[in-house]
Amino acid sequence: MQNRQPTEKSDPVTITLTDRLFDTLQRAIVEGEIQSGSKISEPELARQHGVSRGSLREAIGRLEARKLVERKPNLGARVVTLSYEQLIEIYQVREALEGMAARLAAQNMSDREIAELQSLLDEHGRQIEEVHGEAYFQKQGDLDYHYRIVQGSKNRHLIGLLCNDLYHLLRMYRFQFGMRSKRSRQAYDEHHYLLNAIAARDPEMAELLMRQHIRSSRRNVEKMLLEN
Amino acid sequence: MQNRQPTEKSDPVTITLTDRLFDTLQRAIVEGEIQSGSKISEPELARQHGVSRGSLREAIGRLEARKLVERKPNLGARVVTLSYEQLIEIYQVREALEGMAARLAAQNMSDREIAELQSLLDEHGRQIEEVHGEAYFQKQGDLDYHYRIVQGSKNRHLIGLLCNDLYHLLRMYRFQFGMRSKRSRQAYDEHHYLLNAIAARDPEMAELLMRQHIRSSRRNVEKMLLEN
DNA sequence: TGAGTAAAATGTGTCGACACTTTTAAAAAG
DNA sequence: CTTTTTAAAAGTGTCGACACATTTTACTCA
Repeated sequence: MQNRQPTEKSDPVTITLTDRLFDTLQRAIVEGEIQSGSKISEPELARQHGVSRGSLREAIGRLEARKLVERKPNLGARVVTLSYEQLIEIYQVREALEGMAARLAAQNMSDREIAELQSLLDEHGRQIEEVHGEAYFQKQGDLDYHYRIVQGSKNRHLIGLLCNDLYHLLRMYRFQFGMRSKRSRQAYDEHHYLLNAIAARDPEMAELLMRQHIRSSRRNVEKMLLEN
Repeated sequence: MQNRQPTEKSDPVTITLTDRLFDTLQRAIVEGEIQSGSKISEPELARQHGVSRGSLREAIGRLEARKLVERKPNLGARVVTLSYEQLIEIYQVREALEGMAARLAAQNMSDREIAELQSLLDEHGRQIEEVHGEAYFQKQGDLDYHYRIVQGSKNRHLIGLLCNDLYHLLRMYRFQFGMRSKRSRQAYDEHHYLLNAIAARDPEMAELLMRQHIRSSRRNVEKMLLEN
């Protein structure tokens, strides 16, 4: 008897046409390929991707749920318009949700997960040394780190909200506002303090540090955008 | 020249078939008319409501976005199954988000809104006197109160998450778990303290009080469900 | 020439039909 | 009678078509 799927009951992971389309469009929107604020023509997009309008419509519906497009009856869908105000709002929501995530992570992350995150962080540290605090870290590393903390909360609602809804919107801003941070060294340190609090199983402190971390991240963004 | 619509640019508020269907189904699910955990047959539901499957499908998609139904490819949609664990998770998310909402409300609510909320609260107080702390308050009054605070945050993301996504799921639990609170007097008092903090424009205190309020509300639910 | 109107073109909302998948029921094998 | 195989039924995913709404274009009249 050979090795098959892991012991889990493997539901046949069917990927529907709408699924693929949704992923494609989401990526295109996040990366600015489809311009922010632009109108979406159903017939045209459907033709471009070789699918029927029905399938496209469902995909657009999901994008709407993630607040990447806005839709008005009979007028059609537009890609959301990015704004400074909205970005601040997102940071406020993140502060609340990720603060709670950190609190719960301090209670619920397994020792193994904490150890893995520790190595990930060490890896980041090395990269910062190398490139002297350059871009890569903030761009992907930061997201990875936050992603793991959120997962560590084990709260599926929280995870869904942050990793499905907000995550992509935030990525969209990072892409299109060119938000490379000049404080990766400081962010790295903050990540360390936070992880220590989690490892010490101190929920109160973990939440506090996460909120501070996101707040300074927000201030950094504010400064950066005002220069512009 | 006669009075017309208020000065706002009145986009023709067209209500699409899918919209109506969505509202109907949402109500039915929240109130338990369509049983929690039950499978949804598209052809049957479509026939019952006299619409095509396409429209129904879009409505189901929106319900899925609000986490009122779960969908698996080729297997169809089911109404979510309510669970104790999930309810706790929702309270944790609420604590984070509404805490932030209260903080922002202390900064952003207008004096007028605060005054109105004050009268609403007085009204509640009278009702509690009358019926000696009976059901009505917790059921609708509590929701109204929280709703206004959230609106007062002026953060559209926060408002969307709480008033669109979470609100109905929470109502579903209240309906189906028969969650009438025996602590309406205490809740009323807590509402008062919180409003005072908001009126004093003290964000820190407002957040603290809101979080405490939701936490005790959660503890109350825990107790109630363990008795059962 | 320009404001207003009519008509064409485009776009969205809704529907019914068909292909393929899953579930149920019936038949066959042990 | 239980288990396996096969066939029917029901259900979901996807499509193309049509009705109505909105936008654009062409035309009329001042």
